[in-house]
Amino acid sequence: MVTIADVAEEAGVSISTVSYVMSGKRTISPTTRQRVERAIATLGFSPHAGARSLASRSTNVIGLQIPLRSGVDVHVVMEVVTGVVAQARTHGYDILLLTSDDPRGMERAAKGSMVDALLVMDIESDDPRIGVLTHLEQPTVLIGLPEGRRTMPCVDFDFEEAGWLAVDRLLAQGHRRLALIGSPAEVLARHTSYADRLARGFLAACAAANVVGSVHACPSSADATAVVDEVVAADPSVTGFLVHNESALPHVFARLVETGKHSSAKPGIVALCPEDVALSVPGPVDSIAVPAEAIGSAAADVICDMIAGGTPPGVRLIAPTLTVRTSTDVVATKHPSTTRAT
Amino acid sequence: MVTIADVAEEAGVSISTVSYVMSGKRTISPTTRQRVERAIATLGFSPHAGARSLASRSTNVIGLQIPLRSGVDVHVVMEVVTGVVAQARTHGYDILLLTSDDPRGMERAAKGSMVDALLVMDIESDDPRIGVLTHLEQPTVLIGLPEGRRTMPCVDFDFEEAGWLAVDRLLAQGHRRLALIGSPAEVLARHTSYADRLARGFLAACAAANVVGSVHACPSSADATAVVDEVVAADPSVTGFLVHNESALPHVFARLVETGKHSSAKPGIVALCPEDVALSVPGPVDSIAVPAEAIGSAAADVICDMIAGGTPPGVRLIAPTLTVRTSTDVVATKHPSTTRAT
DNA sequence: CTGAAAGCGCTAACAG
DNA sequence: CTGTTAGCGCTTTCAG
Repeated sequence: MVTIADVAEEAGVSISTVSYVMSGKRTISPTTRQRVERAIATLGFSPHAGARSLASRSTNVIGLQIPLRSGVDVHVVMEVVTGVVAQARTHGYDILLLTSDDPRGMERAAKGSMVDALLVMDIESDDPRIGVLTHLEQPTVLIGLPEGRRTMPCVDFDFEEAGWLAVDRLLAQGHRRLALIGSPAEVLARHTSYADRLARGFLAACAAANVVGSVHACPSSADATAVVDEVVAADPSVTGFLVHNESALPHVFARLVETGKHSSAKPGIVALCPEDVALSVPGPVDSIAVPAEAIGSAAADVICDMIAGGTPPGVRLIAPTLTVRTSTDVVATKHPSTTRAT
Repeated sequence: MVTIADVAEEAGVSISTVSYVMSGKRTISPTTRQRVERAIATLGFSPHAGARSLASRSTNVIGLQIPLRSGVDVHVVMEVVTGVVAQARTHGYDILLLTSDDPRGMERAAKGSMVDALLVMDIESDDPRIGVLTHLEQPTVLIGLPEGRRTMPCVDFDFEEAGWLAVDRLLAQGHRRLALIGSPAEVLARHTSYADRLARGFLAACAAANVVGSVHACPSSADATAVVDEVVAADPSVTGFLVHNESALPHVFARLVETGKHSSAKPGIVALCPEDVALSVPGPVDSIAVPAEAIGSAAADVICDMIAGGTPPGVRLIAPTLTVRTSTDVVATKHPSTTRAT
């Protein structure tokens, strides 16, 4: 292995000079800089990460806890991860993968000084992990939005506002009885933050408009068809559907087309999912995009800023946008009314 | 931060004793062991990973490169990752996430001694990364199977055999003209290892049985329907379909049901995908499971063994299993004939 | 503008 | 069975 001492010798300078060339923390004469850089290149030197973290007390690694639970939308998770990894790299950070299967993992990584900070996905409304995280030295950012006191920064999509926006659209289409076909029962049962907030926005918007709205768990499988049938059977006058379940969407879509509840001429669906998922359905659907990759990169930005000593930024929610489709072409996009406070 | 010296003092022993209690590398009297363990617990000590890696020249971290490219089946990726992470943890390893977006990442991680080994997914038949990997000090395992010389261990599902097995099944159902509805064009174009091998097995089996088989790229979207129509238009006598595209599967399924090419009574499809994907289709399909999680844990086992100094195990392919379904109940499973050599 | 040297926290000889 | 100590490779004072 080639060390900084080898480089120093090759360049005919001291070890500290090599170090300062790399960090840029003091001014170096152009000549020595060049010699050092050449030496680094010819020897193919890369500093030892462990030695560096020992001396500098920072690792340039961020721990990311991802959900590996049943019921999560795997596309969304992957896109968030993509956003986090890519953006963290632009700040010079790597990602240590931690999972919800291993709840102690974050503590391990933090207390072992493996990471400079933690990013936690799949937050529940009253998440037990938050207590643990508060006692760690490393800054933490949540991807999600728990209830109650916000003891740490949160980044997420504004699911609550998305609920309002979807209801707006369905009302504008003339629907007066609405149903939210949502996440699988297990996701709702553990009060996953996004599911709770979407339902809250949806129901509040329905109440505000004085229309009936109901919320239904939906499995991520072909059984989604049965859920649609049950909802319709229970109240045949339901005509407007907000669908928030990536795997169920094609089945719900198919069933609603079959039963004449959705068509190009008479759209009865607003889908809440990543853009590519909405486009993969065999026909046009209005949709509110879950900007999963953007959430990931925003979270990475926030946490890198905190590592750099920035002030914790509180809550940051990305606003939803509605995309209206009649054919596969986009007809219009609509942002939430700016008159209502977030 | 609490260090090993604090623990030693608290326990009234030397630093090295604490170290040896943790590593178990020499015998410790029960009494001192207890005192040390108590001290560790009361102080909440975790050894500093960087210091450890500096002194021991090992990190207990494995680098995992995952594909973030268009066209990959996101369920499969997630399941492989799940398997790798879970199994690596049982061996005491954490995972550093590297992505195909950052091709130099593996080299960075390796040369910076951030990882003890590398695991590489999404291998292409003639993969340019292999050259780089060969020159690294850390052991590497491929999840996939490149063509040509095997310069490093490979773990994968036996996609080639899966092609044979699918053809067996379709032939047994009486089909004589077969089509493989495969990965998106970009995946085929870059000669992703699994796609190449599946096509090879499929075509070889067709040739061996003297039946016509054709291979078709298929987008992961509703446009999959059009692909089915084109295949049928080009040769209306095609009746047996092997579908290897998780996102396209529901659409292909729907279209083949509509056109009467698939039903419970007359199955025309074999799906190659994770079990849960096959089950999410609205009706029974015969399927060959892609055991993605098992691939991940097998790969983790192999690489942990190599880190521990084990002999590189060459190629390890997991055999396919066919599951026949008529209702949602499983009717039978079939393994490949053991008479044919792998 | 550059060097020398003191650690960072841990492991693993070496020495009892 | 346990303690002492020399590094591991780097960052960062302190001293020129």
